[in-house]
Amino acid sequence: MYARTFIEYAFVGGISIASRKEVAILAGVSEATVSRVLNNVGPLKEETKERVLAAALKLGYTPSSLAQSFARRRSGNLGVVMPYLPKARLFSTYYFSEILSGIGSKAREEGYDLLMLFRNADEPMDYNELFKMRKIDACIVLGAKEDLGELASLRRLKEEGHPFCLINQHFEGEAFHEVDADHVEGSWTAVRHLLDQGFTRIAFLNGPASYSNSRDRLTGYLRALEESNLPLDESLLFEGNFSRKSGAVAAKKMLPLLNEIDAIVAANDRMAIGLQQGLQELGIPRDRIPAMVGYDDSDAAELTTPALSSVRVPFYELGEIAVSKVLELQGNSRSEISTPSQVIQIKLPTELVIRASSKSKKSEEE
Amino acid sequence: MYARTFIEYAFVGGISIASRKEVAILAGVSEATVSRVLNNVGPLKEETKERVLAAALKLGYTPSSLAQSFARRRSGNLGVVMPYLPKARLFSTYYFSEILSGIGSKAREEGYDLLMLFRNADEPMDYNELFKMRKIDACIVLGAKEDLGELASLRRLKEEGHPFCLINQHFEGEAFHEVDADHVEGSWTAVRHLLDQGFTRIAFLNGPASYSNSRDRLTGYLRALEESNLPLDESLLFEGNFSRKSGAVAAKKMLPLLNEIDAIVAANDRMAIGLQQGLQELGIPRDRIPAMVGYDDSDAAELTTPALSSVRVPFYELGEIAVSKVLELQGNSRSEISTPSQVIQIKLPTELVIRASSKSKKSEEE
DNA sequence: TCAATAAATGTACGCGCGTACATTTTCTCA
DNA sequence: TGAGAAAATGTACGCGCGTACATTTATTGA
Repeated sequence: MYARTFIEYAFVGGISIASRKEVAILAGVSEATVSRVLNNVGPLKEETKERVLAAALKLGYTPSSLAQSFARRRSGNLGVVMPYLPKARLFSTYYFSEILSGIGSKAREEGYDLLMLFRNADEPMDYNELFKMRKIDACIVLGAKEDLGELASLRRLKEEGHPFCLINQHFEGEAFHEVDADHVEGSWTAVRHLLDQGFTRIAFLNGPASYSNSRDRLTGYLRALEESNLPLDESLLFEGNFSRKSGAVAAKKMLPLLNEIDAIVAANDRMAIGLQQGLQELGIPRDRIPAMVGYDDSDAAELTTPALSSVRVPFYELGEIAVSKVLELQGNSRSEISTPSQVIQIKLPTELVIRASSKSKKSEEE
Repeated sequence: MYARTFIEYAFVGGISIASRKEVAILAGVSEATVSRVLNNVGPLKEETKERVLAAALKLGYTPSSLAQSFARRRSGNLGVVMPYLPKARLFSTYYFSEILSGIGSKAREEGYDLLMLFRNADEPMDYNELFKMRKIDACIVLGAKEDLGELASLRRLKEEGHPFCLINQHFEGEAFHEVDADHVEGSWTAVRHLLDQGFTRIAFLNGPASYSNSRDRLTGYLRALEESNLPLDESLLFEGNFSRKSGAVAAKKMLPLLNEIDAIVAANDRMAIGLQQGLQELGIPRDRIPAMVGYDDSDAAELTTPALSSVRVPFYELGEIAVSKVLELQGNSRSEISTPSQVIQIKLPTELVIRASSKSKKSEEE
């Protein structure tokens, strides 16, 4: 015997929860009408509306998201894939917390909830499963890199037509939706700034080449040199993994070349700071430490001595835009005439923030 | 006419999705058996199991989480409430990202998904609604503070018997489940350390008193002084809001008292750094800047010059433990004999990390 | 060998909502 | 005033799973 006798209550945590049925009875209408009122669907008599709303209020009725999602076949969740960072923080937390804030802000605005998904570094994540399970309606991928498993996962996602968007990563030759900052420009501006100060031997501490933004930065670096007719000196190119430690390691490598280097551009602030500290610890006097420009304009840039010039990246906005776009895709895909909407590839401008670390010695003395 | 003719497919993103029915047909069993196999319920013939699994694999069948949640009446989501930080970051992001990592790690281990919930600073959040809507099965609250609306919300949550747990906030007289670090001890240790170095005029830059951890830190500070028979000098007590800026503001306030102060304890690293920088900018020579101990042992502590001594807080572990505990509550509440399980109030130990900033001048010269 | 029992599977229905379609009520305008 | 149209509401069913209960099949033990 499954049928409820009359009005029976569902219990959660010891407290009764009213359901649509009870509201309908109290308001003296059908359940469908209750639904209509709450979803504001179809023509409704004003008086009915009020009666239903009053009944709902009185009973403390709130529709179950679970049931709604099920009936609508949409979870209402926006997935956010993050690299799983149990202890090691390869990325600056600044980076993620800013992007997340942007994502959270826009998602809430659009009525979506944020489901956090942590990707293990080793095993690539099966994004498709998440859609098949209906856990998420759309998804934003952070910190992706050019990895075979990753790429395969994303390709399948695209094949199956699931709406997703990458932030800060471009896959060459793959028409993925991507939102990024213009790192070619950002890097170019940083180098340009140093050149303008009279520096010509500019070293470059880049991130891993598996990230497209690293490659973009290199492009910007090369372009700026080229425009000034400066030759590329490959011995001035270094690579770290975005950690402060890797900056310190780079410092050691640079040591023998320090005479040849009068300025350095780093691919993020943490490495730049590692570099600063590393050189200091190696006994380089402060006035011999090359001019420096970091990248991200994180909090940390203002914490060091000297304060670090840095390329500001609009992380918050990246997050916001990614959400907008991916939810647009979501909406479109529901319409029958799903035009194979063109690929979204957005590049936001960066901005150089100049602080003490990149001043030429001359201007410093003034 | 709603009935499906025979096997029709559900479509998502243009790709067909197999359902339990098709698996059942292919395996030649009933739908119930498919469910049993997948959930490993009841006695099952090994051969049947294999047949079903093979069929599921062949069809690429994945149960819909949506339907599962609905049938089970549990979302499988763990809510994480965070203060909504659109642009302003009152808390160090370090704090949150560490806790979140811990929460994420444990939640995944327990098979729960993380649903992020942002609380507006102004309007208190109606946590109950989230449970009523069945969006979350349990919830962890970060960055709560002693605010009337907040307290009321939490009280209702408790009344209605929803499992939740606070991290880093204690409500006096309310039997909430709480996981925290021992800030009395942490603060005590910091002061003790400074006293041991021979400092006796120790200023204290605390956080807002609306956070219980601020009050705990004050207790630790007072206790340490008392134990050394040092009188409390109220003019040495300052308050900031955890931001670097507020540290700089405190620097200004301390300026006239600088002769009376030979060491400072701050309630977090950001304020300590603001203080360091503020004093420097006010023209205080480095060797006149008081010894300093920060709190949190964030990344930033290693970035400053001199490096900042700091009280390490096991944020990651706080997150992990909170999840364990809150999910235990969850489990218990389902059993009929829900013993009014005692209130969980855990305090994890802190650890002082000593760096250059707290060395006495004497030991510095060595 | 045959009941008594246990194992294995099938049948049937609810979870709480959205919504297509059917029905009733109200309005419009000749 | 009455028919036709529009508005308002009701009826009925599915969404895809979990699971209580019923039924069938295999095992056991005297």
